[in-house]
Parts: sequence; structure tokens; C-alpha cells
Amino acid sequence: MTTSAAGPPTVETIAARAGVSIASVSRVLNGHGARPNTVRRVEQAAAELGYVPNGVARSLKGGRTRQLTFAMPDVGNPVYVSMVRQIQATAKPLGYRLLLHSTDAVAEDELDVVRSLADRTSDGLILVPIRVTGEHLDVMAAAARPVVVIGSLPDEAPVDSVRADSVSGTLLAMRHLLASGRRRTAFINGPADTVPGRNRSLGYRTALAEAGLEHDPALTVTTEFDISAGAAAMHRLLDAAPGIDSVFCANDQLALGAVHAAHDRGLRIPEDLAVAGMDNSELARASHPALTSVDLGSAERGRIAAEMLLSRLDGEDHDVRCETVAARLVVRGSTAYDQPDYDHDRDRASDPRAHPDPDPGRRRGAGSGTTATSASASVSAS
Amino acid sequence: MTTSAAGPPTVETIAARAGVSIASVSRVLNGHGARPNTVRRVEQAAAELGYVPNGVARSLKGGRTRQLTFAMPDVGNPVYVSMVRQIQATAKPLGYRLLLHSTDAVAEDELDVVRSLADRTSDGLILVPIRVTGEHLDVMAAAARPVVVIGSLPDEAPVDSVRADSVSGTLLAMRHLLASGRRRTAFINGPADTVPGRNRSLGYRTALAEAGLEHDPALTVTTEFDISAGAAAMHRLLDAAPGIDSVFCANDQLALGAVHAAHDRGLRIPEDLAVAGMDNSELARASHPALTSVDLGSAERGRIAAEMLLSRLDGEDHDVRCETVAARLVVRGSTAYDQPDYDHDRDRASDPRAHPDPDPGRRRGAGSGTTATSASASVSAS
DNA sequence: ATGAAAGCGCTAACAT
DNA sequence: ATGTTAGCGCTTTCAT
Repeated sequence: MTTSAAGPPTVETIAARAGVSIASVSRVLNGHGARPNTVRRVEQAAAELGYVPNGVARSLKGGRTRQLTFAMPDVGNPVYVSMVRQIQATAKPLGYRLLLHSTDAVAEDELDVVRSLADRTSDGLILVPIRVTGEHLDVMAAAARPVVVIGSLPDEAPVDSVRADSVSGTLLAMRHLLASGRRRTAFINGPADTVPGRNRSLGYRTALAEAGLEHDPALTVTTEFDISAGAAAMHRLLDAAPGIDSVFCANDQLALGAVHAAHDRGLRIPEDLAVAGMDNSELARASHPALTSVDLGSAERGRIAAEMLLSRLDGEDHDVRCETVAARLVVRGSTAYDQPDYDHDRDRASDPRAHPDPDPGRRRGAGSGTTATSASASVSAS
Repeated sequence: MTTSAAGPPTVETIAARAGVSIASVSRVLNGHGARPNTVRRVEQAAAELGYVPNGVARSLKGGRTRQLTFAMPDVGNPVYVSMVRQIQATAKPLGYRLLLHSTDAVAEDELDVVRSLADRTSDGLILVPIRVTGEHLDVMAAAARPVVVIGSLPDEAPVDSVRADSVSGTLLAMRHLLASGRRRTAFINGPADTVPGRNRSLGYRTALAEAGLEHDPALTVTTEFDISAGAAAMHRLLDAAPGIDSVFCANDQLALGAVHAAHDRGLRIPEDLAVAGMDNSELARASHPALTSVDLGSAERGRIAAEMLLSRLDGEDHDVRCETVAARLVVRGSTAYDQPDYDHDRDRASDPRAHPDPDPGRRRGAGSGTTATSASASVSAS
């Protein structure tokens, strides 16, 4: 004797009510064709009972969950936030849900996420590792589901990836500073023992060499990625190395710190000190004067990673792919006199409605004055 | 005849290899006790085959997925980001994964999220609605899984909720401005047709009344929530209503816009114009001078919502709960002469490691100078 | 076009 | 202590 109203309706409940078999219910509900009369009765029964198919049972049968995992070091970082946004925007229309995982920059946690793909709970993974070890490569190669990495991988790695071009990005910013007549450009870098850290350093030195300037080690500081570290670093630079007329910072937080330090000393920006940052986060637009910043395309990297993953899930068995997203310089008032103090451009870097910039030249909005320059510096990213 | 290496190992594979039944495998793997010898053989077989239990099958059997859903209007908003962070931090140790859903502030999408709980894919939902309609209440009451709302609900609503106290928050900021001798305080509000919008308006007028100041409608502007809107509003106010010596803004973006406008006119902050914002986002610390801002406890709201939901999932069948998180004023240089230009306090509002402030008085860091005042304004939030 | 039945991988009740 | 078996809810052969 079957209980009547026990639990939510299932195919069986619907079948009973419609007077058909569960197979017919399934067929009708999945549009596999049936006699009009059958269709009608099943649909009516389902509607009356407010039937919603059990997704877990479906997943067990189908072997797919329609869930994607995005794992990155820190949910709070605006760079990852814009990735989340694009991944979500790309995956949602195809019926995928997004599982978020913050690794807190713990390598072991990253490995666990990859390993846990074996639990069949997620159809694929987009991973932003802090540092890629040999173990990462091993574990990813053995992953139970497709993995796409946002970051730089060794060439032989059998894993799809999307990388930023921080060498070119740095070059763009440096060329911009040097082209405006600056001759003594300091460099506040983040931790140097990472791929991006080394790349920015390379870009910095390359730009100096291009301009025929000698590299003065006293002009470079390596520090943590936050505002107060940026301020401290800038103070240190101004104390130790006189004559600094500009500074390039490895992210916008550092740049804002530099701005604070400069203001504290009564320096005018950009007259006395030009400041450029990196990431083109909301902070860049919020600053006063608005901050010139290198956009490394985090939104686009997110979108491309999602597309790569989805194409794998579509069963496409193409070769390992590796794309590099071009850097783009967004010039604002912190480096250029003729730029506005703040930026009316509401097209946020992380805006889901923002299309990948079709025209990397002059940006929308007459009189906005924000200038963007696309990167194609002839230095290979690695 | 069973295929040998078809697909990933299952209980059956392990059982065969260990020479036991699948039931024993399950028992050993779930620590339900078995003979030492059996345990050893099962564990060895599982280890050798790199066995990972199929989470979907488990979920089907157990009726629980150990997944939580967080649905909010916009992944990019720092307020929601800090909620995500805390929810994640609270849920992860208990073995829950986090499903992120951005509703893009579309009410129908919010309803769909609640309805889709019926697909059994998620064990519970934390929802941040833009506006709560009668339909929201109906749908939530009929939800297949526990729902916790972050936001204000009618008193009778049979749904757990956590709300901010924007009335008290506004009062705190206003009292602070008025206590420092300001007498003509403008108010830049966000959209007024929302609960928080009305509450801030109430707080503003209440504070004026307390101070015996008359409410001048010309000092209030209602606009969108972004920097350029804030700048435009401030310009408008300064044009239309002379003598303004301070301004309270409904969020930090608006406040930054006001700062820009003031700078453009050569006004000094805080000497000529004191500016206070709301949300205590990273922008507040990034601004120069750093922005005094009301912290509405988004991180704590996230944490509490997660705890409420988890306790429901633990099967606790208590009454409907509704908590209100106290507002806290963080005083910085934009309103107070003796505050530093920027803030060395690295304890970000959205920091996962940040404990709920145990001491709402003077904050850590000698010489940091950032002052926080807890809210307990005697005006009921609604 | 439809129904009966198998089976996805797991856990737990029941039997030994 | 261990094995057998049912069943979670669904989709999909395979018969009819």
C-alpha cells in the first residue's frame, strides 16, 4: 500500500495521476513525443502537483550535474570577482550552475579541489592557482573531469589555460609614462616569486632598455599587495631615491597607497608624480585623480575559460588550448594632465553587460577622456 | 561478464578487489565498524584504486546534497562579496559547498531560485531580494527547502531573516557630523522606493530633529548608486543650497563622487566639507582622505544567515527567527581632523579572518586612529 | 505509442 | 561481523 502524500511528487506520482506508466511521464516531460492525449494528461497532472524533477536523480542517471566549479584564492579580490561574473554569465544561459570555492591561496586546497572532481559532483573546474607545482600538473592530468586553468602553465602541460599578458601590460604602462617625458620611474612590485611578479619585472626592465634608460635597482620595491604597503613603499622610495617623477605599481591597491604617500608629502598628481596601477579595478575609477591602470582582461579571461570548459563538456575532443588575453592601458588623470579627474565611463571592467571591447582605441563617451590602448608589445608572455 | 576497467571505481569494484560485499565496503568507508582485517583490506583496495565515492549517488540516497545556494542581485557589489565570504567560511568547515546565483536584480529570477529548491539540488537557500513582494512571501512559504532572507520582511512572514539597521546607521553618521559642529548637512540617498532607502531617510530626519535643526528638502537628493551620480548630486547641491558644510551619502560610491565634486571646486575635506558614506567598503579606505563610513555589518549578516540556515538543516525546528545586525560607524579623515589620511587598519570589513568585532570601541592598532562606534540608536528598524 | 524493467552508485534494513 | 537486497528518482532500452 503506497502512502498518499508522502514527500514531493515523483514520476510515479504523476504516472498514477495521469493513468500512464512512468516511462510515458518521462518521455512527455523530456519532449520525446507521445500521443497528444497522453501528453495532455501528463502535463496536466504535473502542473497540478507542481512537479519538479529531482535533479540529483537526473544527475545520477545522466552522469552530468550541470554544475561548474570555480576555484580561486580569494573571493574578495575584484579581479576574481569579475571572473566569477563572466563565468556565471557564460554558463548560466547553458543551464549550468556555479559552485564557488575559495582556496584562500592554500596550495593543498587547490589540489583537493581538483581531486574532488572524482566525486562527480561537478562537471568541470576552472582553477586559478597561486603557483603551479609539479604536483598540480600531475593531479590535473589525472583529473576526473575537464580542468581549465587561469594562469600560466608550462608549455607541455596537458591542460587548457588562459593567461594574462603582464609583460606587455607593464610595457604599455611604462611606455606611456616614458612617452610623456618621465625619466625616473619607480616600480612597486608585488611578491616577485610568482610568474606575474617576474613578468612585470621583465616588462619594467624591457621598457627602460627600450628608452635607453639604465635600470636603477634603488627604484624598485617589492612588497605585499595592499594600500598601506603601497604607501610605505612610496615613502621609502621618495626618501631613498630623489628625483622620482613617476611610479608604476603592480596593482591598484599599491598605486592608491602611492597616491596617499604622495599627497601626504604635498606632491601633486600627475604634475609632480605620475602614478599608474594595474588591474583597472573599481578602485582606479574611485581614486582622485582617477588612476591610470593596466587592464589585464580578467573579465575576458573568465569568459574564455568558461567557453573552453563548456566546449570540453560538449564533448569536443580538441587539442590542449592556451590563450593569452591582451593587456589594455586605460589612461586617466593620475598620469595625464588632459584627463578628467574622474571618469564618467560607467562601463565597469567587471560589468557583465560589458562586451569584450570591440574597438580597443578610443572608448565610448565623447568627452569622457578615458583613453585605452591595446597591448601588442612584442615581448612574449610566459 | 563485467567489464574490467570501465569508468571510475565504485563500491562494487572495491568489494571485488577486497573480496568482500559492497555493504562491507560502505560500512568500512563510513566508519560503521568491521573486523580489523576487513577494514584493512577494504581500505587498501580503495587506496590502490584511488576510490572517491560518487557524491551524486550519495545525495540521491541521503536526500541531502550538502550544497547551499546564495542568491543576490550582483556578484560585483562589495557588500555581497563580503557576505559570500562569510557564508563560505561558515559553511565550508561543515562540509557544505556554495552555489552562487546572481539574480541581476530581477525579481522573477529570485522567485525561480526559490522554486528551483524543489529540484533537490541544494539543501537550502540564502536570498537577498531587491524588494519583497507578496509573491515572494508565498513562494518562500511553499519552498521545498529552508530559506533565509537577508533583508527586511513583514513581521508575519514565516521565513528566517537577518536585517541591517540602516536607520541607526544613518543616525550614527548624522550624530557624528552634527556633534562635530556641522549645521548644514546634505543627504545624497539612493533609490527611495526601497526599505533601506526609506530607512535612511527616516534616520536623516530623525537626527535633524534630535539636534533641533529644521529639515530642508533642498538638502536631499535621490539618485543612482554610483560615483558619477554622487558627483553630479553633490554639484547640484552645492549650486542650489549654499552653506552646506557636510554630506551624508547612502553608500561609499556616492560619497566618493561627492569627494570628487568637492575637490573639483577646490573645497577641502574635511575642513570645508565633511563627507560620510555607508557600507565601509574597501573604497572607503582607498579614498583620500579616507572616508568615514557606516558599516552595516554585511559580513556579519552573511555569517548569521549561514548559521541560521545550517541550524535549520541540522533539523532544528525552532520558531521563525529574525535578527538585526547593529550598525557601526567607522570614523576616518573625511569627517575628522585628527584622523589619519589613510588607514593602516588592515582588518578589512570583508576579511574572512575578521572576527565579529568583540570590542566596538577603539579598534586595534595603536596610532591607527580609526574609531568605531557601535550602533544602538533607539529607533526601531523596520 | 506505450509499458515493464534495468540500472546509475550508494546506504541501510534485514537476514544470517 | 558480514552478505543479500531493496530502493532513492530518474532515463532508457526492450518488448509489446
